[in-house]
Amino acid sequence: MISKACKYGIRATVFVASKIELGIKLNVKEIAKEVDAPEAFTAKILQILNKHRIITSLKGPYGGFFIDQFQLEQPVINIVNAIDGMAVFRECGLGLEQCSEKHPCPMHNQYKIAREALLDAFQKTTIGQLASQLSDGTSFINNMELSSAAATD
Amino acid sequence: MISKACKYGIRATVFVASKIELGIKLNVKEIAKEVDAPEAFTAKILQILNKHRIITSLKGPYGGFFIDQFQLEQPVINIVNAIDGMAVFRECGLGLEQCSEKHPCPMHNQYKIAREALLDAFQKTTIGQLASQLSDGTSFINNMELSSAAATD
DNA sequence: ACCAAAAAGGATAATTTTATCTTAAATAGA
DNA sequence: TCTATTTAAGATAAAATTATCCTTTTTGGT
Ligand code: FES
Ligand code: FES
Repeated sequence: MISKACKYGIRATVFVASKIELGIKLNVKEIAKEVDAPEAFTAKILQILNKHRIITSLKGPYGGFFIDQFQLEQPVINIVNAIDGMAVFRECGLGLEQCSEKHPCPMHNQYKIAREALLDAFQKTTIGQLASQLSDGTSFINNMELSSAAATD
Repeated sequence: MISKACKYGIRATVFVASKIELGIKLNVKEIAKEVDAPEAFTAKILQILNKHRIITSLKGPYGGFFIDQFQLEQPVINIVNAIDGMAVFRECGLGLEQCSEKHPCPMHNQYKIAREALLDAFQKTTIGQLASQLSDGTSFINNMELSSAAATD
């Protein structure tokens, strides 16, 4: 669907975004721990996100990652685009080299609907919206702890 | 989204299904060539499909792969299930270990819609339906040849 | 019984994705 | 200016997926 790297990237971005009010910077270790992702891999992904201006980084002591107000308005698809690119949203569901109305695969009509729903999901949602949900406590960015799992789910 | 193996598998199945009227058996080479897939890899996939009774195989001279009438009625999702399993349709879009209404990730509501659209596409479509389209000439199972590409698309 | 043709099965290789480790660059503060 | 801290960058490793090759089994025809 979308790569693991991209999923880590969205989780990390949303977590960083959820701290905007606090005006603090977060370092790789804190982010990786919170979003349940491998630390070194997360560092690579944060690097990409910074290059694409999804989040902002500052080196040195008291440095770290944070997000600017204007970056909250960006749609989640910008993250997907930065890490995976836009190919998934154009690709043929049966793997033909190119998806085309003129030379459609047998699943074209059905697949297109699902693919567009996915595009929609990422396009219509902003990083800020997701961050709010996280702050609200209405959604989560990490796995349930095993302990509470039995009780909660 | 779904694996390459699975896409080859669907293409191969639909091609085999489209020949049901002819009452012939197709061998790996013919199938792989038609669906633009690597031959040895296709052989592996056809093996799996046969084991799951998606298609039927017969060894020996005059052997090959074919499909039975009852197999035409099967939904395409049976192919996905045979090769990739059903996990994609249950997985969290942001990679949490489990997708849950009680512990949803921030994209849960939006992602669920796309995921269900995909499930729908595979569930509501039968192999026979896709095969008919192919026979009709209204859809295609292989890539456009480069020559005709310029003219057609 | 034997041979040839075809799929099945097992081993291996190549590629891509995921993950880690090490060193370099930047920067705040003493 | 020196040091500690933190990201950036580059090299490497591990795992998963995709792909190939070789041997075995099955089977129809002679
Ligand atoms: S051609 Fe296959 S999805 Fe469009
Ligand atoms: S929890 Fe993420 S999609 Fe359901």
